[in-house]
Amino acid sequence: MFKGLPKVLVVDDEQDILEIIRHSLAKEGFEVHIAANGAQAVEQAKKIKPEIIIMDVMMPVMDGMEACRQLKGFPETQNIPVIFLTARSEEFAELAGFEAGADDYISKPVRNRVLLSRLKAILRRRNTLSTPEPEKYDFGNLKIDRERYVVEYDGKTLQFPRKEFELLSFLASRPGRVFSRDEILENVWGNEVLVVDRTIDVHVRKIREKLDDKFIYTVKGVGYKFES
Amino acid sequence: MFKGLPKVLVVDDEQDILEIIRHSLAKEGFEVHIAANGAQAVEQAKKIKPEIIIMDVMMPVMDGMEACRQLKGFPETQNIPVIFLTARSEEFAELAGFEAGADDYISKPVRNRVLLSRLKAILRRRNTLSTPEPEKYDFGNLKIDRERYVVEYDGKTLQFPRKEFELLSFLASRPGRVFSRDEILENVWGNEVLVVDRTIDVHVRKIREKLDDKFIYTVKGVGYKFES
DNA sequence: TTCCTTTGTGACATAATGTTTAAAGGATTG
DNA sequence: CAATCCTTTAAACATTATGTCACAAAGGAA
Repeated sequence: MFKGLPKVLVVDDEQDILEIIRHSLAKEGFEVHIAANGAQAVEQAKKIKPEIIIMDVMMPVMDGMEACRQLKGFPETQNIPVIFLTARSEEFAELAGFEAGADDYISKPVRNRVLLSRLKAILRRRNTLSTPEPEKYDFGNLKIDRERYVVEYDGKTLQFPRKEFELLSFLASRPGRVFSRDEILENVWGNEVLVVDRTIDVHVRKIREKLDDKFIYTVKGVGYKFES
Repeated sequence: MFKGLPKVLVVDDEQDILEIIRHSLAKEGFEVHIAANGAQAVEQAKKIKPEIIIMDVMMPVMDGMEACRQLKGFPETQNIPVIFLTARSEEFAELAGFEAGADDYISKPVRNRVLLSRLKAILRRRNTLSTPEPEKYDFGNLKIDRERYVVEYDGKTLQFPRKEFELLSFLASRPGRVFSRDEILENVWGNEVLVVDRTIDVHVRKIREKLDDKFIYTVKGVGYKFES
């Protein structure tokens, strides 16, 4: 877990882009630092130890590739994930950015949503390594094992498809509590929801089928809840 | 929590787009207001105090940028989130927009799902900040659990239909206090609903049936009250 | 008491909501 | 790259909740 706001270092020689990214990340609760070229980036990175670096590939003085290589060479910066910004997506493969140690890349023009979600994904990945969440729910004849991604019901071990598993385990994370379809969409499908809420009903049906209509109950006009 | 439907102000000079958005938002349960240019938007916003504003950037008379700047200047409107619609995800528009105080932007053509999910995300963010409601009322042999949406009476757990549950829990939120039918309609049904007030009587009767005529009492000529 | 207003009741229509099935399109896997 | 399994949508179907009515009952005021 971070102390205070997570720090991000944004590196680009174009002032406009720098500003856009800075602004939107700041609003999302990051502490944003900036650099205009690779050399500055390396220098900054050593000093402020950001949790993550977002860097343009094409820059004067020292390009992103070279900066990334250098960062991976210093012990104090080598574990900081780097996201590359490239003009087009094809470019990246040719330039072999992964060999330079990049963790991800995003092609321009940058959409804030995309950037943010990648960013959060990477940070989350790091966090979960050191933040073990409750990995197993036990309701007697029903056990939900988040680590192994399986459901045990009446002694039998069932392999649920991903969405069904996540839906069930979300509802089960707070037994009794009624969740509206909107809440479910936001938590199981994610922020950028592009799914009709009827979809939930279908998944619920499938889960019920497997669990003999137990555990998931409808509260008409409100939503669904889990109860054992 | 809102009384009635959340209000949205949609601003666009193109009649078609206005209509499309209005229609789909109305269907999702928003009270939709419209304006055709920035000047109207500012005027409307002050008057109706919408929970959120969706505004085209390019408009005659006063463009979205300028309107947004003005809105952020007035104390009564400065906290209303603004979502911009841009013709393309032009970086310039995006940058300038954020500086003008926009909270988000969406590039045309607008997909209803995207619009809706952003909208809800923003509203939810605001709501959860200011909604620390009590989730459980306890009156001895009667407990009302708003989180689970159930009523426990004499040890038995009862599933109330939504309106009945909300009516009971509204009355129970201030035991002893008499509420007129108008007050009840406003709080349980919402401002804009047109329902005959005798409807309340019918619901009261159903609740009494389930609770053995206890808890809800008539104050003739005035209204109803809850007492344990 | 008698009249008049307000509230309670049961039945009913229909609006709202949830369930189920089928099928198309995507993603994944061998 | 074919086969399979997921995910999502749409549409038909089923169910329940909600609102309205007509009339009965209760309560007050003259």
